[in-house]
Amino acid sequence: MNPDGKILIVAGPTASGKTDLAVRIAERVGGEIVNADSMQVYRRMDIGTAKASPELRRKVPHHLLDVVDPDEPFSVADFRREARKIIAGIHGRGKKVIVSGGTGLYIKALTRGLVESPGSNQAVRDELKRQAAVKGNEELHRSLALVDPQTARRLHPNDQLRVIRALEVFRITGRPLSELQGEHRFAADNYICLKLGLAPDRSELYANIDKRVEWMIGNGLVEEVKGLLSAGYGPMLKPMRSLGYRQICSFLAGEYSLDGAIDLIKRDTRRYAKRQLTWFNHDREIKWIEYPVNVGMIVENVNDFFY
RNA sequence: GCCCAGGUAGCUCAGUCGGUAGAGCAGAGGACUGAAAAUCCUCGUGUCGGCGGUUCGAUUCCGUCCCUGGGCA
Repeated sequence: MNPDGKILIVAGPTASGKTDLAVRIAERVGGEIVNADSMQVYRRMDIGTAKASPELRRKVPHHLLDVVDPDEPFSVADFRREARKIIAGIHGRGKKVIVSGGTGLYIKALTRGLVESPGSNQAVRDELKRQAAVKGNEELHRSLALVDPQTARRLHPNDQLRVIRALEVFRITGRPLSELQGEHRFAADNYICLKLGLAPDRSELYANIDKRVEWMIGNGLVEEVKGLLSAGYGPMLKPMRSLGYRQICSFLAGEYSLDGAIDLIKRDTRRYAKRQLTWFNHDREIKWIEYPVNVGMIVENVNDFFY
């Protein structure tokens, strides 16, 4: 019924200490770490994504870091496929699997599956986007309501991204997204999971975020972004629109001061952490770790789980 | 010490010709199936500096005290 084996998942908002905890557990239980963070898959983006340091990576094998260039497409479907392969490999070596990351959708897709639907089609998206620009979000939303009223009801007209995705699916398959999703319902059950959640006090978490942003600036985030730009990775690329990179690009374009950019990164990262908490708080399977963190006790529980 | 200008939400400020107040930002909550660090939705936050006075009623008018900034000594 769970043919794919056991995995430990360490979830939590950014700057909650996932990476550190995952490594400490991995060292003690003989594990390897699989990244479930949507931005850490990109090469050359190390500082701003707070990737595990080379030292940590030497101590414990890490997977799904640095697998694509910033201008290559990478989606939740790619993540699921690659992660499943890697997990099978780790199991084959007789090692324990520790999935660590903050991208809720990636974790969900890994364990519960992904609806059978076509991959992204840039031409279709571009055309729909053009329509939205000409006719407006409301009109696009109305055209979705014609073919997939259920999804249209669920989506706000301003959520252009999802409206376009739903239209894209219909255009390619001729079936409404809601129908496909109705068949899927995240009903897969691929692994036996132990899900641990890390959630420091809000004020402590926010202080950690501020500290980490300062650390990134002090350790060359601006240089990292300059390097990416001069290597030809433009500010409109998906990963360049992400936290930290987006704001530094704007700073380099002269849109605001460095201090202004830093304050924005801190604020936007706090908001992101809040969204992550909203996501993870609704996952009833997560066992929340008590503070102060008692690694010894956690390792005991993890060993029991893998036994 | 004297003369100005201020003291209203966590911050910056608006406002009430006397009927206990509202913007922006910060913040909080939510949604989420191939862009998810993205994208989108919703929402407050108050001894109106203290104490008196006038008034049916004062954050608003008057007095006084305290605090902050600027000027003069």
